Amino acid sequence: MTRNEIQEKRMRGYFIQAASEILRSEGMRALSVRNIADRAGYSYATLYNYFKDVRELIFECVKVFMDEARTMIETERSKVAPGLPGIRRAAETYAMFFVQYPGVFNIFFTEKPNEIAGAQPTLALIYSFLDEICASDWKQIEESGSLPKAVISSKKDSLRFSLAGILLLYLNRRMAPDYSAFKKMLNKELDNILSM
Amino acid sequence: MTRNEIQEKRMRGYFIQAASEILRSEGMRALSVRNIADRAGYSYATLYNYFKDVRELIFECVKVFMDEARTMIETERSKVAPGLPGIRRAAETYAMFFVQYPGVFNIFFTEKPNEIAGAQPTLALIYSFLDEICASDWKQIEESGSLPKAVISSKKDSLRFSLAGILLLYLNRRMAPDYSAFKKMLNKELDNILSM
DNA sequence: CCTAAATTATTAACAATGTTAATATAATGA
DNA sequence: TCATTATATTAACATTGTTAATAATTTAGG
Repeated sequence: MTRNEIQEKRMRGYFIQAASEILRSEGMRALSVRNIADRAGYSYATLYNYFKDVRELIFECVKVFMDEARTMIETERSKVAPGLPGIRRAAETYAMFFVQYPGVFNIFFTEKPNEIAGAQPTLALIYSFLDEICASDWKQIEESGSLPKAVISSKKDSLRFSLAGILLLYLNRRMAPDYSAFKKMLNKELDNILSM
Repeated sequence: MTRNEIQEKRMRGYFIQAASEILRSEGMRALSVRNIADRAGYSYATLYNYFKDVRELIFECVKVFMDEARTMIETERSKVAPGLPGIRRAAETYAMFFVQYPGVFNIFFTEKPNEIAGAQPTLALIYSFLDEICASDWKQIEESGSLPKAVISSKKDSLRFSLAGILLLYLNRRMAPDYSAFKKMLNKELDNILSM
């Protein structure tokens, strides 16, 4: 990595840091180019020397959040036994992460992707995010032979869709319940899917 | 209804019509106050004589779309036997409606509600939308005694969450598959939930 | 060490957005 | 027909993302 590349990476980091701070605390609505640049200590136009447009910057933030979520989920997952309990704990933590950062959920699942190279792979990563973290758990269940492959695959899908759906409805207030009612619902749903 | 109320309703109708046409064909992104007013044949400021703000107008469009979806779903539902087949057909049509109008899905499920009176009830209506249409079907299943109440309630929830989730992932391109692959997935998921 | 060239940052400017205030037009009633 | 009221329109403002024109800074070469 040449000196210039180091500097460039650093500059990008400043803007990414600033943007993700805003997204975390105030959400997508409060984000603006001038906003980000202010917090990073630069003028708004400077941002365009390091990012094609604001969407590229936002997708960089997505990567940051994904790393953060992955760490959080893996930490929790490692506290319980591999296999079914691991998946269960991972799913719960996955949900809790988004409850903590509702703005991040919307960026992950509802923001329109742009045409920059590398956006589509990131989206695919979001889709299979939980599966990857739980890969070893699913593998263990498969190898135990207690469930046919097709059923396992179905359960993976169900988990994906249900989690996305319940979070969508709860975080965007299409669902009346408060947090504790939501959590009860989530647990019931996880019971349904992960009962084997 | 006084003469003025008739006129006012008519004017609101023009704007609602214009806005929903844009939403249907070009989606939320293309919607703007000037855009709507142009198509309605008025100046942009005139809109504010009939709506508090553009969000109120959008929520009026939501109601229009809900009526439309309800009609479509009920028509399809009536083509099959009551009970399980009715629910199945209704769920499929529900999904297809949003596939046809992806912008409407985002307004229904991801748009931030505003503080206008009447918004929260509309949101609750979205949440229980499919349940209401299928109320008689669910009732029949319950009365047949083939399933415990608790299981029925679980299945309702699962259906809600899974549909929301799979549509979210498909319509916002977090899922790679094309339309036919999506439909296969949807059917598999419905099989899972509605197998009794 | 000083100047020329290249790099990087900033200000100015544009078009588009939602919204409000000031003004013009139309409808109504005496 | 004229005064009043209701309704529509234009002007204006503050924000938004983005680009072009400048200003400041860093780098290279003598």
